[in-house]
Amino acid sequence: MFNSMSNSDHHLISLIVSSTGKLHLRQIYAFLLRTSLIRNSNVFHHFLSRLALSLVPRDIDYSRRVFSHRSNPSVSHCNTMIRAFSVSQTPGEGFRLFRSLRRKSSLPPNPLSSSFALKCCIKSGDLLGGLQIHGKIVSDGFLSDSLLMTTLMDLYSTCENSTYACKVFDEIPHRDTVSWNVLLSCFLSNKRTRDVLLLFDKMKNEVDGCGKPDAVTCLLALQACASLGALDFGEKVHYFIDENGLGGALNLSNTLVSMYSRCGAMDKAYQVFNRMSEKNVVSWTAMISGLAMNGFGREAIEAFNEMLKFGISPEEQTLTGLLSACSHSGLVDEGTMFFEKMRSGEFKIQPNLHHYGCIVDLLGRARLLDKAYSLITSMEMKPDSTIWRTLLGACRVQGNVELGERVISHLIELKAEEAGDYVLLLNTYSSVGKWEKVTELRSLMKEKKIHTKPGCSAIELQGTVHEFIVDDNSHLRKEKIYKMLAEINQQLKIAGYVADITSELHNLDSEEEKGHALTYHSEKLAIAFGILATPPGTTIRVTKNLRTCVDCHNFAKFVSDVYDRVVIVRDRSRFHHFKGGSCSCNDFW
DNA sequence: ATAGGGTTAG
Repeated sequence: MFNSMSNSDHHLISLIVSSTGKLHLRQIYAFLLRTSLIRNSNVFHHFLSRLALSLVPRDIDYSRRVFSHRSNPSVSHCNTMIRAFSVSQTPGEGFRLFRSLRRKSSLPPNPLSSSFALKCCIKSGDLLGGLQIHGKIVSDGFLSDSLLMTTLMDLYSTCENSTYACKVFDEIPHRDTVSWNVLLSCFLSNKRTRDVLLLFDKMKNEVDGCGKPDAVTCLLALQACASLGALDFGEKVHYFIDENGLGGALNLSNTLVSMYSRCGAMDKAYQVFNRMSEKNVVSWTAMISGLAMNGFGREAIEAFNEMLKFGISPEEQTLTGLLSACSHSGLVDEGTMFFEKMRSGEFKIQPNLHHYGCIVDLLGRARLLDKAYSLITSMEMKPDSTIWRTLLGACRVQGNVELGERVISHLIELKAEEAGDYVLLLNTYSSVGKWEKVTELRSLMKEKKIHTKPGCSAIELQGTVHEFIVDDNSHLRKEKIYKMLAEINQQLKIAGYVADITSELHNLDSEEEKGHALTYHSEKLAIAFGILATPPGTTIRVTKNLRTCVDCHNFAKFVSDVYDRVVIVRDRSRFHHFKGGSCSCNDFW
């Protein structure tokens, strides 16, 4: 038998596959219509694939029209169209197309169309649509399709339902490295970072037939380390990468640079960075942002200039890193200059909200609060809650009650006010002694049932991350820790430290209940644990979820002097390197 | 018949 496809089909298809640009494809389409070759299903398939999936820029409207002209689309035609929607700006349409084709029975059950439809729901964050597809998967009998199940996990992960994702994972018949990786990715994006590390260990030890960690696994584990500030574990992953020959990939090296900087280990970050044979914008951005975060503003600017010398153009994130370097290090003139260069189009990138945020922060630290306020009101885009919150933080540091009140009204107007914002205002009041305002705001918060997020600090010892919350009682060695803390307080008092527990009120509920009983912020507990559990002279690294308060900041300064330890605290946005009684930052004065 | 699926850097 001859192959049913003729020679001319071959030519036509190769012409379609190699076609470039929209005009070219339109000409081909006209030709196909004129010659009735469009009726050839195979030819149509190739045409639609080219048009809907590989044309740049994509033209989803044209694809949709071409598709709807076909009276009897085959499974592959439908799948191509649904897939095209899944990577378009209107993924919801892909799901609706899938549903209507299935309802009209013009699309027989097949795992691929379900997979593409799921992708559509993932992209549009449509949990309800995804649940409908899940139902179809069950009734179609595709539950044993591992690839489809993996996509389903990703749906639940994106829709912030890690419990469902786990359930699906448990029922996958043959779990391979990718299924495990999706689970890791799920935990990473759903605030279950510690579970990522547990899973990594499990995979490394090949417990109950899980896949062996690959480059993606390491990438995810490194991100988890970065987020937790788990340096020891990060080094372990680094070692694993080298040992298994997974290194060399640009994305892995870039993630390593980022992980080391986000763990406050700039020497290690430099080491990886310098040894990279190839560097792209992402590498430079990671380095610049890392330097910024650690308070090395000058070095960040140097790195930026060097990057330009290599002929690499900055991206939005690069400039965010650069500007935040200037703000964190108080380089007002430099920051302003780079910002002006941006606005004049020198980098071909227009300022976005992040960039404005950095400048607001910069002006705030330079005590130019009014200038910061007028910059926000003059922006071409609508200010978001983060930018107002930045200004509110500056108001708190400088005790500017009047502006603080104005800022919070903006936040309320945006319906974006959070417990932390009220705490900032509260602390602004208390820092200037407006006690009646404090009482007033407190009862308002009680009325509105605003509950503050508890501060949480983590410290890593030999690969294990220990977490503490305010007044934590859960740790195995709590008695020893509290005893240690009492002793530290005594030592610090001798050195001149005065505890200031009234000006910063992170946990209002417990504060009210206990009156003036001793309350311990989580970072103090973590630092005390660090002193207790590590030999003298060891650097203490603490990671905190909120901003460090004035009192804890002061506490850490004294500890670094009295106990002769380097204390590195990573808070919400940056690092504080304490050494010999002082801190690298200029946040508090 | 055609060819088509899962995770992943700053």
